[in-house]
Amino acid sequence: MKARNGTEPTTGTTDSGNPARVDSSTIYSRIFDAIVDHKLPPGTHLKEDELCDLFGVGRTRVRSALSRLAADHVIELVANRGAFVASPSVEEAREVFRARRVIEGHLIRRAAERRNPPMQQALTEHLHGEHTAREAGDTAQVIRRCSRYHQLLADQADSPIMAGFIRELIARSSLIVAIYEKSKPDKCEIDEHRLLSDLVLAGRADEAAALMDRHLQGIEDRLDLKRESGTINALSQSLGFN
Amino acid sequence: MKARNGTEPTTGTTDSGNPARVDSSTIYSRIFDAIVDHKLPPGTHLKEDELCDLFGVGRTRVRSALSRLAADHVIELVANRGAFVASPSVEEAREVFRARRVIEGHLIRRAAERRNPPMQQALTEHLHGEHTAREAGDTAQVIRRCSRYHQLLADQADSPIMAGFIRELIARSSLIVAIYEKSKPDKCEIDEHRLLSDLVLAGRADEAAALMDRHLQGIEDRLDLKRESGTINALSQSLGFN
DNA sequence: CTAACAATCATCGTATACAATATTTGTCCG
DNA sequence: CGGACAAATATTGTATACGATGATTGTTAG
Repeated sequence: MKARNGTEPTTGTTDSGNPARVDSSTIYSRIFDAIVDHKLPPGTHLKEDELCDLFGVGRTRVRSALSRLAADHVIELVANRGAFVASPSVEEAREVFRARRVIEGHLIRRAAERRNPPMQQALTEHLHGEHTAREAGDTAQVIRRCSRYHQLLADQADSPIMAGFIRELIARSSLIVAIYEKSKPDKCEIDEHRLLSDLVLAGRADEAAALMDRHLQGIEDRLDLKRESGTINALSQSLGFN
Repeated sequence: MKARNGTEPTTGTTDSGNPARVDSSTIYSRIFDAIVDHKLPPGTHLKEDELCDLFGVGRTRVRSALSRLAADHVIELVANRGAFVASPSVEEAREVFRARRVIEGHLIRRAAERRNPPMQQALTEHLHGEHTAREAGDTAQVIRRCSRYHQLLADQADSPIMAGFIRELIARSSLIVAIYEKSKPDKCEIDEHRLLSDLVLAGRADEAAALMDRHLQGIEDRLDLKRESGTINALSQSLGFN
């Protein structure tokens, strides 16, 4: 199973102090991150038994984690058939980006109004890491840094409920990009994280919100959302029918 | 247990065709509705065994439903202690209403842009039912109708993901009102559902969004959000310490 | 009477075994 | 060879039993 790549269990201590077992939150986070980082492609079957073997735990913890992942819409639970990494439709894709523009637009304004030295440090460090990963050609780390930048920014708005919504929307965006991306980000888009941070840290809320809107629109415009269904078309492309 | 009131199980068929059992979705919906309708107050302990007896099912289904309710933040699962109807803090309360103003503001605009005869019928019928319940002094039905009006409106915007966020926010609002409400809605607030519908059905998106903002602010202003913690103060009030 | 401790009980967490359902494989027939 | 059907296998769903944890009650000492 592909899930073996990059999701090896560790034997760190769990919250409950048991050194041999990972708890369901860890399982959840591992799978969530693997999905957001494009390590588990849309449609991947997540079999309970394999996850149990992989994490060295019983089914209860695995099922609890899978249930939470389903609540976040990053996997789909199909009765009697199992858990699959979600494959968002074109309609979902459009709404996810619209929802992000609405909510992230609001949150970035609040962040700009609340700028402070710890925020500056957090954003600056993150961008430095992003830049370093790009220079190093570390694709996996670039993907990680880019997707987490938006979450970091949302977390600066003192709005944990909406930051939670954004968390879900970012994960779904990641799946959407995996399915529908037809071109890589250009230089302008790559620079936009820095520009966004500059505007936020300068307290220019209106401009930050407007740039966020354009930034998200730009990501959406890179997607081929005219296709009826991503996974079916990916299959027919693989088989040479296009 | 208070949950007995109004949550008697029925023996309707489940999706799996087994006539004797209710499935976890039904359990989820029953409890969710009871919470939104103020039949299960904040802090209520939802014991697995009692729910199993009540619905005539095993623990697996009950736990699945409780897990989903926790994902919606309408209950809190406390390790080794059980499930309790959530008791939102003052900070949560403020954010919930802010989030509703952001998201419902967006959705009502879309609804106004999309008005059509089925929408008109749905909104009109709902308001009629709300009016009828008020005339009849049917408090429970009034509460039901009022909280479901916002969901109905959100569902007109062809935005299922955000309608899902609103669903959660409405449920949390209901809990917040149960804890923090210091005065009943006045006549102006009561009329606002009709005014909102009129504006939506007239396609006046900007005015509808502005009224929705004021409407939600009005609900928030009726709450006593200066209290540190609703449940502790409710207890000290009950014991005559205030 | 109050506080501390122990015992008991209630409730949740989880492992194991079995049931139910879907998928895959094998066999047979036209 | 392809299609239909049956059997075997894989995987999820659930019941039951036991373990773990927290809450409540009872007892004792100061």
